[in-house]
Amino acid sequence: MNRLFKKISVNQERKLLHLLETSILYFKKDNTILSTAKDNIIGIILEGHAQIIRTDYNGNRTIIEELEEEDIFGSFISSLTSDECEIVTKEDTKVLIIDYERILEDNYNQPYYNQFVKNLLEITTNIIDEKNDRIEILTKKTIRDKLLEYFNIYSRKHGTHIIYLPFSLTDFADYLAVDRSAMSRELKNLKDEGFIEQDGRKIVLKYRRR
Amino acid sequence: MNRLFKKISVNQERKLLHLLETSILYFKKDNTILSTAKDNIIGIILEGHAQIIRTDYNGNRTIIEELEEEDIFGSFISSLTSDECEIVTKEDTKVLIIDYERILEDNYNQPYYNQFVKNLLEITTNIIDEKNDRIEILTKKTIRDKLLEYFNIYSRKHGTHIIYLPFSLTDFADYLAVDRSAMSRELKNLKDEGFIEQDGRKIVLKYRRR
DNA sequence: AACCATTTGTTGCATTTGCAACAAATATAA
DNA sequence: TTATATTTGTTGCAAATGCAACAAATGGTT
Repeated sequence: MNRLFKKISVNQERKLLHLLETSILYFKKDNTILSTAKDNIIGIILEGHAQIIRTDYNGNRTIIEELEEEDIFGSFISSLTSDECEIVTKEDTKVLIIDYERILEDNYNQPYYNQFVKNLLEITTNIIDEKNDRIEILTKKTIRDKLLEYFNIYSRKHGTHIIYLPFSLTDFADYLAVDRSAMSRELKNLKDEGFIEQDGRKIVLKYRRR
Repeated sequence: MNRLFKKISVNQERKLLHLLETSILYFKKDNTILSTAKDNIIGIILEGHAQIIRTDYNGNRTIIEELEEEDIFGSFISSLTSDECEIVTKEDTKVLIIDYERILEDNYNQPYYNQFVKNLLEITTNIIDEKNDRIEILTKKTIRDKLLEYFNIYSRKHGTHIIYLPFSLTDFADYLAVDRSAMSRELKNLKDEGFIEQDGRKIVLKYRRR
């Protein structure tokens, strides 16, 4: 069951969806769910797979995020940037759409509705946590410090010194906002100096975290 | 009235504070309100003035945020970083403390309580917006692009091409996570090339935003 | 298997940036 | 006011980084 509906029964969920006038939309593969998230909505992938993609003014397309089943997206997650953002399906996809304004509108004062708002609150604070982590990393000045900060945060959160990167090295460089080849170079340095071991996406920390 | 208590009457607010078992604390000048925000709390400055300060392992102290009357802080705003963070009063300060766990606990199902949760939700989504902006800026690779992205966002949000920086140039460089002198150099370049005019914290954009 | 697309490692080089240091200007406090 | 602290502008220089280009490796598809 989706985090959005935690502590809400199936029956209540049905009522809730009706109350909030949600809609369920179906998209064929390689279609755009929404472009430039102007509409203030929350979406949930019920079935299928999609990607949030940005196209900058040079025409470079970057995958911002992968959206799998159960994943939640919305204007508050990927900001309405000056660059074009769109959500594109990678297979046939079924999406639940909730109008965000509607959620905040009147006080329906149903227990399940209130629980829903609380769930949403929990999700948003988690998102803030993630954003804070990213900012923490991005504010480091050198690639080395960015890498080490990423490792530290990962290590602290997972309580382990063995890291399995959740994305390709190419995407990792994007996440750190550094040049891929320069990152590759710095990873090599860290290996040569004995701070880490690396095999593909698996990285072992050989030092003690601060 | 604080955003947290929007659409909540004074009477209801009193009940709410009691329901959530909030406490009001008083601090003398130059005291620490809380260090390394492990406790999951939300705080509101009722009177006075404080600063969120980080001390990194080199001993450098940076002001992360200024907290004035009505301002809200909490573990979801400034992440529990590996570096030490503390909140220090700059004058005698009165603070309202709410236990975050308590908010999510049981469903009290009072209208004013539900309104409170919704207010909190609005605040958190706003914070996400701001974090997204910052990330958008930090992911630019050159100082010039960071500056221009900041200008663009500011200009879009305020609907003007005249910018009044909300902090000193020193702090601005911190916000962009770049060296101050290098930023100064780049601002000069932008001036020389006729893209902007600058007088202290006032910056006028001479180009048309994308 | 054979094909194509994507990812990865590597290197040389030009550019950008951080750093250190200092003087001038500005702000703050006594 | 005077003294003290902080901010700002500027510069030279060393170090870090982005960029381009390429081959090897890997992954996915038919």
